[in-house]
Amino acid sequence: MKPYYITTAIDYTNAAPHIGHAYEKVLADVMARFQRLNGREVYFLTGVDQHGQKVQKKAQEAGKEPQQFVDEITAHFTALWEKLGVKYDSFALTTAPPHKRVVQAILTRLHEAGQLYKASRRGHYSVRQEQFLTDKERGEDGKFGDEWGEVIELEESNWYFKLSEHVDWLKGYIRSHPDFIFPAHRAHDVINALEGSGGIDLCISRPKERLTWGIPLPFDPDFVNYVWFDALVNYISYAGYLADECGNTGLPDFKTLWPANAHVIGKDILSPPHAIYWPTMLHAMGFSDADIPRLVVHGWWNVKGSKMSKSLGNVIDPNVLADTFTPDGLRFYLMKDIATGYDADFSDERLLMAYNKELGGGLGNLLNRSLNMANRYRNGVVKIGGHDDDICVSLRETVIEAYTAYPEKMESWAIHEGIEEAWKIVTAANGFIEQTQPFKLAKDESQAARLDAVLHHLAESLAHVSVLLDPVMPVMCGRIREQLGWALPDSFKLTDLRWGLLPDGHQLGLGTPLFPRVEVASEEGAGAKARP
RNA sequence: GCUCCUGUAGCUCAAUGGUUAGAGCAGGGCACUCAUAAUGCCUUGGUUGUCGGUUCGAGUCCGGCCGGGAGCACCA
Repeated sequence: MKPYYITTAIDYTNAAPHIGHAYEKVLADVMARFQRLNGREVYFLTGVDQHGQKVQKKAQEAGKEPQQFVDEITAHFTALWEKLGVKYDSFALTTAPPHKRVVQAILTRLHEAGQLYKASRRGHYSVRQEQFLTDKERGEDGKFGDEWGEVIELEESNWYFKLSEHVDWLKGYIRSHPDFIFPAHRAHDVINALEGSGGIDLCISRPKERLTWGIPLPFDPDFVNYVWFDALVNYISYAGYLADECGNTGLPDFKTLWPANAHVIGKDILSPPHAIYWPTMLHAMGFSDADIPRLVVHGWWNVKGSKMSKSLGNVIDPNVLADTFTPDGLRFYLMKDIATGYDADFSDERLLMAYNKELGGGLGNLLNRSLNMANRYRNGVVKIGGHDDDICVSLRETVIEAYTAYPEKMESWAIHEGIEEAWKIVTAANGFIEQTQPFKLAKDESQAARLDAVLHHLAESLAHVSVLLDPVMPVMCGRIREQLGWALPDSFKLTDLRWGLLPDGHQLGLGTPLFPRVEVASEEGAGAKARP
């Protein structure tokens, strides 16, 4: 089976990352880890988009060279991924020479194939903002607002990609490939956008007088390549496309890696860039239908019902949350409280609840009480096979049902349902303790065998939980296993899960609270700590 | 303006056209003591936005209205 190739959007390096960036990368990371755990080779690519007008402007304002400016912002991103445990195989930088060479090679090929042409168009241009304006920039009265300053009509030459030649193919492709976009309902919007269009091509250049911070067009030095074309190509340039021709080394073998199994993106960049520009670009480059990648479109985290935006001042900083609730605590919340593809509401209160009640009270406390009793009554030694009863059978069935249902849920991006499956074990095990009351069994010598069985069932159940939740909480699940005195065997796969991970006579470790309770001072929930 | 999605418990969401619309969390009560003031059991809570239609039967299908959201190709 070919490697599972997963990418994320590459983030625009004009500001520091917020919770939305973090969500997307964690989502992709969880899927990558799940696939690995499922025994599949994985190539996980993320990165940053460092080109573009905004970057050039911001760098100027900061009095810095663009490269220095983007390097600094990029460091914020990579530091956050390090902190959150986002473990990628490669990190795309659009200013990196190997990437630039591939972009130029593609442009050359398309140019030679007659897919690009130069044309002149008139438009409204804001002198102050140094950009062309579209009808969307018009106010209610149909005029351009004061924020644009002086607006003049200007004619400008640019290079265009003959996107319109591929639209009919794209419509057919989308209709005949319901898997192309997940969730499927978003394909409607794309088809709709295509229907309403009138053969407009894609502008892929900016004159050098206006924008220098970009990749020069190899066939016309007066222009640089503009944004989407350059950015989208990262998905193939970093996968080894045209590596030989461009003299790029150290990259994967493109033929075995492509197509991407998942381009994980936000709904804001589905149409037009990923659903229209990207497949038509690939098609123009000669990619077949079988080599069109799949799009996984996630929703947004709103804040109290409204969009997160700098102007509203409600931007959530993932760094602070990870400090308060641990990186894995944040990952857990981000994966559990949203259904992939849909929006969710970010809530300090729910995050606090997820951490304290579910992770602390549910999972952490289960581990702690189980280990405490095992150590107190049996010096942490697991003894198997001396006793069995219906209550034990029932717990075993829950575990088996959970790890049976789990892979399907995860495979179909229903991460929150995968977590739910694992959580059935946590809930059942806590109930199991109430039913069996090992602390009472310990007082009765005649119940010794039953106590052994109970303690064994708890430890074994926790070992399973530590595997199932590993993609979501890699650090904490590692700690669970440490406390259990158990490590994942080499090349352990999900399909290796079975009742009986812990051997007879296994020595458990000592328990320490995994998720120490987070106390909040005010009634504003976690806000007090999360946003000082 | 055009197109599409959506409206179910305080919150997040389930319910192939088929019993009395369910779960988790939050709220309330009780129990327990191994544990991180944890856990378990019980429980409150609904005119499924609204008006009509189709049907033996509608949360589900159709239409109107009201509310929420999204998309509509040089905008990253």
